[in-house]
Amino acid sequence: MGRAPCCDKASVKRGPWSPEEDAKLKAYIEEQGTGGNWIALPHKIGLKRCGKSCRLRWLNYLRPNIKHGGFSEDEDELICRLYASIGSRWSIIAAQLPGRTDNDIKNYWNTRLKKKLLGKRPQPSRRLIQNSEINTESNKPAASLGSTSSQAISTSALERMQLLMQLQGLNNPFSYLDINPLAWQNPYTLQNKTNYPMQGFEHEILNSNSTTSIEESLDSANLIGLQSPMLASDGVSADNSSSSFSSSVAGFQSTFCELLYGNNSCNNTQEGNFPEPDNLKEINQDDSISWWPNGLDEYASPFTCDNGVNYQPDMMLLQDYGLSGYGL
DNA sequence: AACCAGTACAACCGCATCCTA
DNA sequence: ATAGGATGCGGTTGTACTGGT
Repeated sequence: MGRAPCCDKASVKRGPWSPEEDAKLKAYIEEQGTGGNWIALPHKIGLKRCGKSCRLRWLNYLRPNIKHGGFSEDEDELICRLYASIGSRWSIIAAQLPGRTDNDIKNYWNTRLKKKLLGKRPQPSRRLIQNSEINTESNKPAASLGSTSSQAISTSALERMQLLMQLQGLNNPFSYLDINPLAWQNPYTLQNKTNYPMQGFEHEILNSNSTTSIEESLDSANLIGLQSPMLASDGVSADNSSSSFSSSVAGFQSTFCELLYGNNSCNNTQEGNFPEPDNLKEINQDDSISWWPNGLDEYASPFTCDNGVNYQPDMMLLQDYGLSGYGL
């Protein structure tokens, strides 16, 4: 039992608006206003359109001062930062960009800006198995990956993480692994709280040419609470033996977990270990991550990084964390 | 010229929330 | 307090357009 439709779909016109329809709607609203009732409006004008369709047409195309296309670099950056901060809250993002509509920004993001900023994604064959494919008994569509799991990693969250790293000046957060794979240490084998998935990340930040710190970047993205415990007040080092350091790491870990999973369930696990999301257990094992520049196999044995540090293969493999191939 | 694949964008759909009687 | 209608929102779809072969 769904709710009753807002209009009779058999009797309303659908599809692209004609210039005549546009003119009717525009003239009426400019003269009379919407009257506070979109449902009744098409009947008053004599349009065979659904009220929702009229509202959308007015808001997105007919109302004054609407800008289309031609997004500036400043707008790109603002959209990027806002998306990193709040995700796909298009109406809020649109409110910060005068003349732009949520629909316009959403389309722009999905078709162009995302590719421009985050790069091209791999083919669907490399993606994680969707819920609808895992649970073939219930034919329920998967509204989003892991929609039935409280530990779902959302596409938005990972894109936001990636954007944050982009904002920090790293062209590709995953190429960062070429430099320091400890950045993504296996969360399931963490033995103490001074190890956490972002370990090493800040080392890279500190050694990058970026003029802004990760703190500034996170702050600008309004990720309150995602404060790096690796940075002391001098911005260079931290006393990782102190209890305050441990608690700040735990807090950081929790917030990071929340960003990834949409909740802070990591708090409920022992020693700050990260739980494995149910939806990430099903991965097409035959489809290795060959799209990765060098693959990850080379990280399965101990190796020495450019900075001279020896790393053990305790690092998490990306597919464990659902990051392989952006696996979402 | 015809076909095809990829892209961009307008519009639709369904759900969540708000509002009001 | 609550039920039902209106509205807002984000995800998705349909289609026109474009460029390559």
